[in-house]
Amino acid sequence: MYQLKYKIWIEKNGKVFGIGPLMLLKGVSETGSLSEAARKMDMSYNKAHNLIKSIEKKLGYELISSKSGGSKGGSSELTEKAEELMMTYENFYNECEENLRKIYQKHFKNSNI
Amino acid sequence: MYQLKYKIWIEKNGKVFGIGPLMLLKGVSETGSLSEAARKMDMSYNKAHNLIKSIEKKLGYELISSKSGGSKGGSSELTEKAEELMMTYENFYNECEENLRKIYQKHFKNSNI
DNA sequence: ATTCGTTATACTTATACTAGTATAACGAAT
DNA sequence: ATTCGTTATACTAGTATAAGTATAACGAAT
Repeated sequence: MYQLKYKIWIEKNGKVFGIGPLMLLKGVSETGSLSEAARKMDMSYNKAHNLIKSIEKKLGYELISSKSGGSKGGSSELTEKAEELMMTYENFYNECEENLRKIYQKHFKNSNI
Repeated sequence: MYQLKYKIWIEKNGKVFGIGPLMLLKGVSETGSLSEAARKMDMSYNKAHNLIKSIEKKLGYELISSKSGGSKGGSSELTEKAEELMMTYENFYNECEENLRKIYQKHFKNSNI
């Protein structure tokens, strides 16, 4: 049988936010560390860092405020704007998922094409 | 402001059908020629041909029946199954588009994040 | 001053995908 | 038999993206 697949993201000066960045930011929120957030989702630190920086550039504001050094090496936390964006996108994305699944069922459920 | 972007496709032994193949098959239907259909959408013939062949392989049935030679060089036309698949996917895709647009509006309309 | 894990950045290498080139078979029309 | 535009297939080159490597700065804690 078939399998539904999709990608949904928003653009602003190019691709700017999607489910990947959302997950990464969630990890930062939970761990307080960009490095650990990246590790948790099996992403290299440099990739995570470049991702965040490129998004911040396109958005025109910062998503995380980081400090390096200190006993724990450093830390990162989300900005208020990041939290707003995450919430908006997550609600949007969840609703999209739900609807796409329904529509897919409707059209492909009993199809043996 | 943001811009919504998405890709929706179905898989079966890997990516198998999406808006691109649909457009190409529509072109074949209209022109009676895979070559002309490809040209119309600025796609090279070999790419179009490989695309159709790889999809047919994954699906396990043929999408176009082609003959080469003859005064017009050759021709291609859609199989019945191709037309069924196209119709199913197109209806599905249109409904997805409509819904995604609405959901996007709902969440991002008055957002200045 | 040394240690530590993080942040930060630059640079190189792989990989996947896209696009392009080349060549042959086909067969009705002339 | 030659022509023509198509179908058909193989092979090469390019390009964009991802992944990997390397190195430095940071600064509280010891």
